[in-house]
Amino acid sequence: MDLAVLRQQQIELASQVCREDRFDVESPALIAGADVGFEQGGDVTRAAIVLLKYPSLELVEYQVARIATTMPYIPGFLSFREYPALLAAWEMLSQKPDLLFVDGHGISHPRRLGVASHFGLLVDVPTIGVAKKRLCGRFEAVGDEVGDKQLLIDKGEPLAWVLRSKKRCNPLFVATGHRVSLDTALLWVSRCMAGYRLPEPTRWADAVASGRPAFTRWQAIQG
DNA sequence: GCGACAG
DNA sequence: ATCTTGTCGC
Repeated sequence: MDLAVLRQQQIELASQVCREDRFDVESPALIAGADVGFEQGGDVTRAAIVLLKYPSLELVEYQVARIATTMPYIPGFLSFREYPALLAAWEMLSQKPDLLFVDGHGISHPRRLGVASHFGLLVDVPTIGVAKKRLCGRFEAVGDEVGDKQLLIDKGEPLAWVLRSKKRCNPLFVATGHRVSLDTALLWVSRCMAGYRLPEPTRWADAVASGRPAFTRWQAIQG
């Protein structure tokens, strides 16, 4: 693992990321959420991808892939740690989504290639980055009301919307992943909110990846 | 040199 | 991210 090499690779890939809307989402549509977790002290990487119907936002499919972890966590290089498991889960899907929400940053990254952008480029799918913490850039204080937002700016470049998705909760960082503009990313995240801090695709992916009670209950009710 | 640092 | 109980606030 040579960080200088990976860094150069990021710069090359970032130049291929599409920041415009290059996708068509009919209604009804299929929206996916992806999240990654770790087991056994980090030796095993577990990726979950869920498919939700839009606009009902009901869960219609989920896949989980478990593979050996290949890289440590290094801020700025998260995608190299997570994409192999994400690819495995992606290939298990019976149908591909029109749009994918990835847990982590999109272009709001020091070299403009967060995991959402990197993975979107790899499988050529429209992606949106939904992160819970800032990685780079600055932003003004966000208002307290749901829907209040501020632009995240790094080196003069607007890279993400910092969104108050729920009252009294820390804001979310919503950015272009690949083939989705910044404003359209915010629009779709808003459309997929159901009263929680995280949009439904991300929330379900997290529930599945971490075996949360919400998912366990859903499993028991299903066939 | 010092602080910051997705998951 | 993950390991974990109680606890504060709506």
